[in-house]
Amino acid sequence: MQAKTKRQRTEARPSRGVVLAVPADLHPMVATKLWDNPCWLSFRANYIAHHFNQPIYDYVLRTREMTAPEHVVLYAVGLKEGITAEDVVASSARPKNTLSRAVNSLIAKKLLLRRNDPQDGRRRLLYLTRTGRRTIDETVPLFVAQEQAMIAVLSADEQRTLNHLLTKIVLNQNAWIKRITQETTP
Amino acid sequence: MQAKTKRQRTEARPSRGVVLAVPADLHPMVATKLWDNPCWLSFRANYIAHHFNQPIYDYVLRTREMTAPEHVVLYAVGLKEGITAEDVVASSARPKNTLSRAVNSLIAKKLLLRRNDPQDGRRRLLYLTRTGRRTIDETVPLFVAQEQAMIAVLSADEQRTLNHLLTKIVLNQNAWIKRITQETTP
DNA sequence: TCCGTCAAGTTCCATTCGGAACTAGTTTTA
DNA sequence: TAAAACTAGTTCCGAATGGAACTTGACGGA
Repeated sequence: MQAKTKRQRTEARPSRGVVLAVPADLHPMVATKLWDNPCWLSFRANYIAHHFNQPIYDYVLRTREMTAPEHVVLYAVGLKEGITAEDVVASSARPKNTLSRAVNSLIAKKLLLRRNDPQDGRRRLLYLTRTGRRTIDETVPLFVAQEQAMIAVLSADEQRTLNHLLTKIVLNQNAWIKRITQETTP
Repeated sequence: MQAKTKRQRTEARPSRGVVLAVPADLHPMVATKLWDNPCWLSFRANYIAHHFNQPIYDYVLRTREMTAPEHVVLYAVGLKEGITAEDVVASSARPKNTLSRAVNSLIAKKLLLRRNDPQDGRRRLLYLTRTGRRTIDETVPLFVAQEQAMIAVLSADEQRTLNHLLTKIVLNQNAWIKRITQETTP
């Protein structure tokens, strides 16, 4: 863990001259990606997402023997029963074959069960078993605690603001989804 | 793409009664993860990160024949030459063997070159070749454009605020890194 | 009512991934 | 100053991954 020179840094775009206290052990490359990086948002989003996900994936693998895609599916069904695998695809970062396998594995482990949709023969609706519900009830509080620890540095008001701004970006999806790929077709 | 009921939604935690315009084609499961999800931050961070990364990984694979880990390494060296593979590990979401392979592959493709660190025989310092620099110069503007498109819905002031709040979370890392895993040892 | 198109989900299979163990070099300490 | 502990980077290899093709079902139009 090299430290080239210890320095007090301010944000690249300090708003109204706000200065942040920078921990002495901040890794220099993290500092570079924070302040000498034209993609400031994507680094922060990736970094926060990763440091939220990684301990959770480790935990569910270690204590529940669930892979990351299985966790993604179970968590989603825990939020809303009766969804389909396609709903998980649309709201997560994994391809549909990976999630298809995860669904089948969770059914084999008796955490999930699947019913045909009478309205549409292609769809299979997903529900928690009793064990699945128990797993959700036991683990979700840990995930929430992890997130709360991450945002504890923000005041309640700052948390509301952050939520609001991120929500605006997500809702603006139509403006940016697959933007780069479009410039391909000549 | 089902739409159970078309509804005007507000944020779960509306600050000062702010109401957001919700696109009619918002996927219901995304709505659930936004507003009926105790981990509101992690969903937003993951979602934004994914929709930033995915088109970029597709693009560099298609047009530059670079894998995602290779892109991660090249981008990092583009930000700061003379870093080590370990610096990329510390500031990214990938394990060190994956990044080791990516480094070697980029060297084989003559986008990167590597020198021994005279100060420390374990370290190998990474630099861009002329071709590597050209690749950076040609691609980074596209990444920036993708990010700008994502945040275009925010005013300059809102962007500064968002940057500031996310930075605070990243700098607070010592409070939360690997938090869940700790409760293992009994 | 048949056809073309599209959507949900599964299967195939080559490739990549990543945990664990290892090598080599550095720092600590006793 | 030798051993122990640590760090950067690589290699091994079983397992997970994900692109592409495929199956089954829904649906719009002529």
